[in-house]
Amino acid sequence: MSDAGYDHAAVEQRWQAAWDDAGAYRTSDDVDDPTYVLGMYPYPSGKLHMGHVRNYTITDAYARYRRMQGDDVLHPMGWDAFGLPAENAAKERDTNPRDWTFDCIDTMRDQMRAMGFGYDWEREIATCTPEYYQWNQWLFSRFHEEDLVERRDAEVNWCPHCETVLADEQVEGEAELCWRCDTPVEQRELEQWFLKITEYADELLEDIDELEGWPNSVRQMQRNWIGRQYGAEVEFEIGGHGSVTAFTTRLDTIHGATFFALAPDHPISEQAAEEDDDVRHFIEHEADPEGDEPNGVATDLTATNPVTGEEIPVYVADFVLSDVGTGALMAVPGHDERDHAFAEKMGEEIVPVIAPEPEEGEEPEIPDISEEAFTDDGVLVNSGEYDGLDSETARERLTDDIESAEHTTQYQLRDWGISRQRYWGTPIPVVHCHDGCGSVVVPDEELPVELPEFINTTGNPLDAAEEWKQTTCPDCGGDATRETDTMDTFVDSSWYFLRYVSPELDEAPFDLARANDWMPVDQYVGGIEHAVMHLLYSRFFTKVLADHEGLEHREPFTNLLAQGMVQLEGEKMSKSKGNTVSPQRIVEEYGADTARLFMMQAAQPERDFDWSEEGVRSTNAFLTRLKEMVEDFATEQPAGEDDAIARYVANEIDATVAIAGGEYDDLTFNRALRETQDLVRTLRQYAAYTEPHAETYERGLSAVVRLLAPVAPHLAEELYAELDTGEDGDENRTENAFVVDASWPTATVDREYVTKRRQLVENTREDVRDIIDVAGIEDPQAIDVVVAPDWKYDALEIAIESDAPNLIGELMQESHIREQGDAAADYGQDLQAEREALSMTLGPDEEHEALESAAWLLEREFEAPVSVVHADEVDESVLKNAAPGRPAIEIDD
RNA sequence: GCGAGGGUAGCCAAGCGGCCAACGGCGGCGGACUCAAGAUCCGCUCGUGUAGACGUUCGUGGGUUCGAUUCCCUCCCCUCGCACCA
Repeated sequence: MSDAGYDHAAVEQRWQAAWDDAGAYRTSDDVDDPTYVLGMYPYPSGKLHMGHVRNYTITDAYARYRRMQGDDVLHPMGWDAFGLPAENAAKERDTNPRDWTFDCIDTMRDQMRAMGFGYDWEREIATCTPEYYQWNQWLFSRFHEEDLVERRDAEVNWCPHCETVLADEQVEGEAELCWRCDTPVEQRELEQWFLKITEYADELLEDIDELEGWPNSVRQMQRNWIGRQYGAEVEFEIGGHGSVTAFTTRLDTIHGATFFALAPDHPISEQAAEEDDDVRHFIEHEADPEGDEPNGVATDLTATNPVTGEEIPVYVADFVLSDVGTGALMAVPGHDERDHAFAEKMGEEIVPVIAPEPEEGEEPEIPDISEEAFTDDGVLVNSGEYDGLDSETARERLTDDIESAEHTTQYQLRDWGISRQRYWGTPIPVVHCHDGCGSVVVPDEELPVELPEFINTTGNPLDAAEEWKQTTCPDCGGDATRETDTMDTFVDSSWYFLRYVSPELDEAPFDLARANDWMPVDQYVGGIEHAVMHLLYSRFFTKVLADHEGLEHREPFTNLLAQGMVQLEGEKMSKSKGNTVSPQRIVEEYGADTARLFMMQAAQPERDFDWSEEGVRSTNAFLTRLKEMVEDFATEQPAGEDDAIARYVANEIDATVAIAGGEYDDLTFNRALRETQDLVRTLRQYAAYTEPHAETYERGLSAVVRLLAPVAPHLAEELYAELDTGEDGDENRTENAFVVDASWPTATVDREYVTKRRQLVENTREDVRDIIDVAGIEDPQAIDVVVAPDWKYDALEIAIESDAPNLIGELMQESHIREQGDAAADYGQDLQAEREALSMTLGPDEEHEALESAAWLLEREFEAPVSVVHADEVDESVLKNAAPGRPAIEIDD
């Protein structure tokens, strides 16, 4: 057996060319409702990395599996082609983003073809083409019509290095670093375009419950991100400044509000700063919202508690954040940890107003809040007429009773600022009229607003494109200036999955009727890093399109798989660490099939796993051996009998097929492939032990080839062509057909039967080994395996079904069991002892058959003849140890 | 702190009420094949045991159950996400 591998390059090129010629992966527009399998489209960086390979091998394998199951499949690919790196690269190389991007796309497309991914390239899209991005602009107009677009001044995250605005989600960590370049982010005030995703906050949140095909972690991350909280707004009068609204989730604690606190940038704080040097000093120099320590300064203002009428001091404090709630809060140090810490620091009063829920009939016991706040709900104390109410009732009552109080809901989700001060993105289709029409959306017939030629400049190239900028107002015809902001690339990716449905359409972003038929995406696969942004924005777009454009789906992705990382020695592969493994090198050295098979078999798709050169080599060796087996078979058909061994192998084929199919359904390729590899081993053992029965052996090889085809498609085609007889389970086969189009192998047995059968064989083999070992038998001469008598199976069945207290009595009602005398009583006692644990085994004939067909394994191992016999062929003394699921074993030494 | 997911034999990792001393892989040990090595194949890999047994194990400590690695609670630890969120 050689380990030199096979000529993977020849095999792979041959079949890639054949698939191309045949248009094997085209999905016709006519199909009704294809299974839509999608991997998150990549940013065309120019190089496929292992993460891509894993991601797209998962979708490819699943798409191929579904197809072999008889589904029509939609499996497209495209390019998230706008974005900052193209601009940076263009500057470095003195080219322009467009050329650079298309070069990268060409390279990556070639690499994908080399991997053998079965995409319908006729549906390829690139978001940086006007044919695509005009629909971003068109959608912007639709959103605008529906009042889902807003332009407003906003404090934005500004990366001085990238010279661009970043979304909150693009700012990372405590240190607030840019997600791309790790530069500390600054704040700037700019006029920005926003999409009002907050209008959909409730639906986006509530529909998460329905997304049962999504991982919990992603669902939870989205819930947190939306961050809905029910509470109340309540007004406090501040002397000289009128009323100020505070948001609280704990209106029940209002009697314990002993001071009031404002964010440093709250309007009243700013007014106070003008009159009060201490406050100004605090705001300008001391406030540190990032710090752990709560800092604050007393003002000479007081606020009136609307329920007690008490005057309480007002602080400006840096732990109060202007973008949380209303930027003003009533502080209840007795029942809020942060307020407690601040009160202690400032020497403010701490009053308990909530006591833990007392036992039935007992009085509430006021908690000790001197050291620590009591933050649970409970019953009210020190709260006048509200004493004794539970927290929840009190919140309702107080909201009703306090004139200024009302229920409100707070969200952490903010509107989506889509403006970017960059060149390489979709121009926001707006012109600013100089004659008073304001900001006017460009009419549909003038779309697309195309990007001008790239200008290499430090700021925004669109700002420097003077000629492009000058235009006329669509409303009044007067002079106007184009908007120079471009869209966040997450706009592009929020609907690209719809474009694949009709990528050439030039009247609309997507063909509505077809999208209604084909959507949603059945299986979406991508990295966990998109858990919030991309996936939330896509859901938002889908809902807007459902509300206003007739899309009949409110969620874009039915099943989501967040694939794990490919690591090297437990560490994430990254360029900066220099521990990457190049897919290209692996493909050259071992071939695409080896790379794909190794990855899919190494771990469950959602788990991280370590790349291992050793593993790759052994995967390659496996494929090489398989190829040799098939070639040997094709060269000279064996002429063995259809004997017990052949039956064992046939059963193993069924077992493998039954198990692997289920695993493919669950996308647990690793298990499906393990079973498949085991079957190959069984076939090898079979061929090594005896002359195989040709039909059985071929059926096994054919099953293996087809089970492997989704993951190692090139070699599978090669071997499928080699096995070109019309074999079992694949009646649809025609001459020269692709394995891509082959039907998935079928098994006539179910998993449960398979498992029982395997268990019986395995247990029996182990028992024989145990006996030989423990008894110290050097050289066994003969092994008898005796299946239990039929009556024991009957007794077992009765025992399982019976709920009579006296099992023995029940059994003895059966005459054929009673006749067994002491043996029946003994076995009855065994059954009684294990009564609750009993389960049905195979029947006596099935057991006999299973053992007889597995006998060769024992003969091979112990080099002794094995006979499997029925109970009636042996002496009674032997039968004592025989039970259903456990034959008696007699070894002669 | 809150939320999600985890902690299983030397390592990785399945199982998620009885068939579990616990699948599989790696590593290690022994054997077959070979002049040899590699590859491949066959076993072993918690302890004791001269016939398939017994004993102790699945983060900790409790509980439920005839029976728990599997269910419930306490605590400890890890990973991820969110977080001075009112």
